[in-house]
Amino acid sequence: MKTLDASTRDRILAVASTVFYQKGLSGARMQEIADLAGINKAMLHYYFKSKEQLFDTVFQQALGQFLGGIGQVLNGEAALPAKIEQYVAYTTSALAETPSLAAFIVHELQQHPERLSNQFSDSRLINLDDFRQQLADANTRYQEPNAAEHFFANMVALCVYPVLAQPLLSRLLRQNEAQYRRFLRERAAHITQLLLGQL
Amino acid sequence: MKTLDASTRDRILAVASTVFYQKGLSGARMQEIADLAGINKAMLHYYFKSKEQLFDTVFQQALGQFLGGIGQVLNGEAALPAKIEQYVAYTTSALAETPSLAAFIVHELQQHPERLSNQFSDSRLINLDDFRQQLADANTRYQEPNAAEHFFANMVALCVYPVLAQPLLSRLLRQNEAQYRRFLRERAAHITQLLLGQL
DNA sequence: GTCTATATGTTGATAGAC
DNA sequence: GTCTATCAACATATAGAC
Repeated sequence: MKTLDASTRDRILAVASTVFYQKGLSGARMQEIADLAGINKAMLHYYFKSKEQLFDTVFQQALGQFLGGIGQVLNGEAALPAKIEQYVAYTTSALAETPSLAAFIVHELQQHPERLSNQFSDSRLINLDDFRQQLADANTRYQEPNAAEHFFANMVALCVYPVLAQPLLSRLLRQNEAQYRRFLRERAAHITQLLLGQL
Repeated sequence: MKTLDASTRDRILAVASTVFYQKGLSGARMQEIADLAGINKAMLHYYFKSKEQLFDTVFQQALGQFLGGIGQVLNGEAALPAKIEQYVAYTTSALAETPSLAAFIVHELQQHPERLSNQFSDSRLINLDDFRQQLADANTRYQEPNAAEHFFANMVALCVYPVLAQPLLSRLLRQNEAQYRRFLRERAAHITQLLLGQL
């Protein structure tokens, strides 16, 4: 299959990502995507036959980006403490670049969890076995049922939630945008320390 | 102003909540709400003049429900450890009843953060001063700038995120729906213990 | 590959009888 | 208060010229 003009197609994908991330599938408008990409609405249907298909491409790419990096860290060769630090650092910086990515995935998966099963074979999903084993080796309490799962959930929650809930949390903490950004940057060290203390 | 038939109006609100929670403002359809409420589309516009206004009513109610309970706990008279336990228990059970509530608020606030400022005066927002003071009294390290804020963010994140990200997390942890519900129930004790260990 | 013009279907909203 | 019928606006999608 010949590749169509990469430049235009890539520009569409980049623009469509930002629009879908913020407004979701149902809230996004093909007209807005076309305008931001500097092309005509008809061109969108030339490169992607329907809105659904454009969305699917964006969503799969987003999920791959979100899970891919995490998987590389968790299945890496590093020792447990270093691995935890890497995960926190990676997630923090990735979400700082694209804060709306997490909310987008959460929102769309809530309505259509099957998008996970359809497009992601088990092999592409993250394998937690290595990480679980490292936890069990570090502290016998992580041999208890679900203990390692709780640790993993804690790690993800501490990193992702404050980005996800920024509008609400920043308001509750009475911090303006700049202050909150600084707060989020501080958290990487804070979270790492908390998690290492649990080993 | 006379109250209109409460029974029908309340049924509309209840149904509209479930639909808006799951599909958001742009994804919800007035037709579906009408069908589920067992009435005609025209009736929706009789009780609420527009979709926007119906949505606003639902959203304000949702936010009040979400913040109200938290505020009562955090501004209560309990000592710090009991207060933390209360918060975790309350949030966990509230989200178990309405899992989609958190994702709904996150999604809608991401697009329209001004809904927070418009409809919620500062007085209705949660006041963290009591809680912050209790933390500082319990351990001097919470006198450091932002340390109490991090503790609060941790507490909320640990409780809310696993509900928010259920479709993704349950898949990564390879747990079916029943197993995941049990996992969430276990977390209340797990989180409380973790947080109390930080004092 | 890119455009204009248009077809087609959906949706929120209203008019008006009962 | 509740319904049926209908409108007007909008959004996705396509046809066809260049």
